[in-house]
Amino acid sequence: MTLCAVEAAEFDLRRTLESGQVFHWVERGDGFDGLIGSRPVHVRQEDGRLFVTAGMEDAVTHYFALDHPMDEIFGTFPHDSYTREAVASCRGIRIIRQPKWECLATFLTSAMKQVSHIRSMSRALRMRFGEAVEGTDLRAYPTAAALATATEAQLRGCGLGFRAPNLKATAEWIADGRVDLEALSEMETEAALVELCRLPGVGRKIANCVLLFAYERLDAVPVDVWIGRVLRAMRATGPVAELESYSRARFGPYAGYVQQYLFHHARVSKTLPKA
DNA sequence: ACCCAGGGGCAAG
DNA sequence: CTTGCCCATGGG
Repeated sequence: MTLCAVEAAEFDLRRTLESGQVFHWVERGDGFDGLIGSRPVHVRQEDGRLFVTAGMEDAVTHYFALDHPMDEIFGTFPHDSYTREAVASCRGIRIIRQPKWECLATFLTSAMKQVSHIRSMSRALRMRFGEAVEGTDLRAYPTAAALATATEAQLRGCGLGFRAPNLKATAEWIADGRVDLEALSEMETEAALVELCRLPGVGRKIANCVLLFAYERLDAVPVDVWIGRVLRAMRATGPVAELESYSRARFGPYAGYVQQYLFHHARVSKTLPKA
């Protein structure tokens, strides 16, 4: 397979793929195999460049958000020592641009699951309900229509546990148009969040993941157990909604980026801010 | 064996 | 407003 070079300064492929925002890429050979939507790609990083499947250069550039202005973004980060440690140790992580339904459904299954578990559920769902992609052993993420017609028992068979009825119900809402994921793109962030939270099994945390990872709302802050601990160590208090507004007020227009670096740093280093 | 995980929803205080 | 509890599963 011929590969083509793509410039990718200030980007770390492995860290980005392992930072808890996308769960289906597999390490293979000297790079990673994955799907962008239903299009197969192989990506390898070498120095400041990516080598990608010929014809996928533009799709890769968009998916991995290689156009994000990282100097400007880092320039808005707060200057406390913990955030500086996070930037130093997580450098190169991007907030990528994921397909909307795939992102929503994946994070719906993420409730109270570790990253490795989310990966295995994603794989099982793709294998059982996803379309085969020619020229690869990978399968596309199942459509909402496909998951709406699955039985709860089949979904439990993919390891979903109590998340099974939520995924089925939300798939039905999307498949029959009760919520239109494309229409959310035109809405204000807060209105889109309220709309997403109507879906069964979707609360503020999952809705913010979808807004951040699929709708380019780079100020959206998903508060999970890790970020909750980090923010409380920074003396934030109150319920999830209050931790979000604390973050946006303190971290600014790229609060979602700050959050992603703090999240990954806390997980990898197993440390919290001092005070 | 025991603990916890990129939560949500609902009841009770 | 807050806290407590349940939901199900797998990896450390």
